[in-house]
Amino acid sequence: MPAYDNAAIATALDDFGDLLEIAGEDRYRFLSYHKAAHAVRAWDEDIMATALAGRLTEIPGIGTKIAAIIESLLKSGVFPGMDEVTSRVPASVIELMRIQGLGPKKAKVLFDELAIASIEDLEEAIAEGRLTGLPGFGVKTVENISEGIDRYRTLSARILLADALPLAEKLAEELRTLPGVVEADYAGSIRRMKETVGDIDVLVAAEDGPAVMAAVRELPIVTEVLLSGETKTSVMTTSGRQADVRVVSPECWGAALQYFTGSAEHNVHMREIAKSRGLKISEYGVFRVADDERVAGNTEEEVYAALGMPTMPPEVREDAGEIELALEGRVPDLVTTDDIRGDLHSHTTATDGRSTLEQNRARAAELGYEYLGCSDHAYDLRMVGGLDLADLEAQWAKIDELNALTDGGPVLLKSIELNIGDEGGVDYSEEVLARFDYCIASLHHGFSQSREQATRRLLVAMENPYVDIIGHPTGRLLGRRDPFDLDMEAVIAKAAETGTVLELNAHPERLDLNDVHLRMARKAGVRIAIDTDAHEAMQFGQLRWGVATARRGWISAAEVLNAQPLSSMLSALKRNRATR
DNA sequence: GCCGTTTTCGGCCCGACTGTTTTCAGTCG
Repeated sequence: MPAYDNAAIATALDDFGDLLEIAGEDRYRFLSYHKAAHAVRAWDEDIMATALAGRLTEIPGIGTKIAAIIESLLKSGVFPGMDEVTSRVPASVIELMRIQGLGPKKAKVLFDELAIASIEDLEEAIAEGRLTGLPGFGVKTVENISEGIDRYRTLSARILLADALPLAEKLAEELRTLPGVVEADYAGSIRRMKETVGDIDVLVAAEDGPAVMAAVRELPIVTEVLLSGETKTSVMTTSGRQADVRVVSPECWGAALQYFTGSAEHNVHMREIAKSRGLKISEYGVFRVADDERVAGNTEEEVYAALGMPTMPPEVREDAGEIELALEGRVPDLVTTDDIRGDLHSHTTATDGRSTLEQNRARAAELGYEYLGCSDHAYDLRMVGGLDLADLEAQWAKIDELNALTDGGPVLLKSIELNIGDEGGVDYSEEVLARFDYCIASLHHGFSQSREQATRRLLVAMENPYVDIIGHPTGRLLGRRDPFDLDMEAVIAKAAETGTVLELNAHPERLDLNDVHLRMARKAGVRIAIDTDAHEAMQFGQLRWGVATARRGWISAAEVLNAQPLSSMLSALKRNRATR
């Protein structure tokens, strides 16, 4: 029986919606499945728990029908109605819609007329020239589809935020130097700081749009122009990534920035509210429907204010409750990098780090940190030379020595990154564990273990009174390794019960916990530690990606362990709590 | 299919670009 979590349910609903669309069903019917999918993805409780409590219809966009589908999926793995739809359109046709330029209508024509049901079928048909003469498939369209297949093959992987953001900044910078450009900035999922992004959205304010579009096509960073009109140009860049550049007149800057920052779901919800109040929002501004009078749009603040809302940070614009909050006049209080007082997870040359303790300390001092946790790998991680007792004594002596300095540097804390064994045990005896200031414990092996075993390992580890923090809890590496199959509801409940802190590992490939898990943790009252897991001193700068993800998870400074001053940080640790 | 300080029925977000359909449909974000 496949275990359905929120993401799996959402994918099933999305697929079903796609199939209904290709099958030519009513627009609002298939849209409701996509809407429900998005709501499930953003829901900060395990869908199974919600279903067991009979509260599925409390999820916005889920009524009795979709609730019944979810219940059936959870109970028996059966999607009611799926057989009927797949008898008309095979599920593999969904794949065709992943090609840029190929939507449901064309996918349906390809299937109905030529029985094309996969990208392989499509390539074959194009090679044999079977698409010529098909209504709606002219020479240019077929050419575009061919190129779309190539792009799908080579670029299906999304780009890490940490790689995309510098590119977007560079592009925006180049655009700002163009004559007539008043403002230029990146928008889209990059501005929302999503952990991975598909393409790069940059917005320009200028009076003469066509002139700017012409200049964009000639930028040195551009290798190919995919499309270009008076207000929008899509290009391939030297980095092999697609960028969409749009130009608006300067007085529309705020409305356009709001519009192109998204998310799509956030905007749809905004426009629905606008409509119910006799207003209309577009990238050009907020308009009264009655007389087409423009009432706002110069700044983002104006746009939100026109709907009676404060401006919410881009990171939370996912239609995950932020609009309802804003309608009450509130915005989530989010942690910032300035709130961070120290890093609790770092490695040195004693194991697999590339900087010394002194170098790490110097960098932490530059960042103005109050404390720095030295957490090299523990004994059982033999391949990186995990520390034995003698190594620990040596490191502690060094730490004592550095802490005796009066140069205003950060306090070094004696820590360790323990390995969680197959039964939840860790590297050292309790006697040794008690000598650390605190301990982090992480899963480092057994990625193919069952959900039961992997989850049990974490639960047992958290029962250990000396395991204060769980490091990179799900173990994912974006685009490279799937997370452990974990019952996150149980993990978070156990963290809350035992007072264990969960790490938000700030490494751009990890960002683990993710935004959804962070919201679950926050709801359960679990503290978060935002750590870089730095393996060299320069990597302390990666904290920004962790803070960005924390903000996406609605985390405030009060909920972040290492946003507290040293004394209260220490007294918040599980091992130092008065009652255990 | 969902939903309700207009509504339990009749609505359901907005606009640009492309290619081909002589006036607009399909796709995208």
